[in-house]
Amino acid sequence: MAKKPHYWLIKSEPNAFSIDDLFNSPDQTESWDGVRNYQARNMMRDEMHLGDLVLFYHSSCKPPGIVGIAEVSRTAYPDHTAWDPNSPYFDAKSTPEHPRWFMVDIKFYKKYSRIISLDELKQQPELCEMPLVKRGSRLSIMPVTQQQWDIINKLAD
DNA sequence: GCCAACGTTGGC
DNA sequence: GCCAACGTTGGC
Repeated sequence: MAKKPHYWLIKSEPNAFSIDDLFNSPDQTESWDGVRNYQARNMMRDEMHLGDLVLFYHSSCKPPGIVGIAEVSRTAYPDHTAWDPNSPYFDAKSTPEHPRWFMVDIKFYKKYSRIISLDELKQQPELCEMPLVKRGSRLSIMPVTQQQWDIINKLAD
């Protein structure tokens, strides 16, 4: 059985929530709510451990890329925004008794001195297996291998 | 703003 | 349970 990943990558639109927003959050911590994709949910709920490190990726901006690192500070618990009719993430099929969606808390860990752009990531042959660099990949949460982690952090130095 | 990719929905 | 239609993501 393969070793469970302890590194991750999450996407966020900086217009909505950037790594600076995370830095400025109370206790530099924010709940990662609004995930409404089963594959992403399952990884978050079943495989994210306390202390796992997470690459913070800015999407839908110029340029898209990895801007820093966050840390999982609380493991999965029900995403209550699914129960709020006024929330954009409302889902009538999720109830407190049978929650369908989950979230974790992440805490600011570090911000890179520069953005590692998607373009630069694509130029690394060793990163070609990352879902991120593949055409049409829409996964908002994905595992990152130790090797990929090391390469990316070396680029950030 | 375009559109390819792909996940979800719903009729049958 | 198939699959066409639809909606969303996200780079360009």
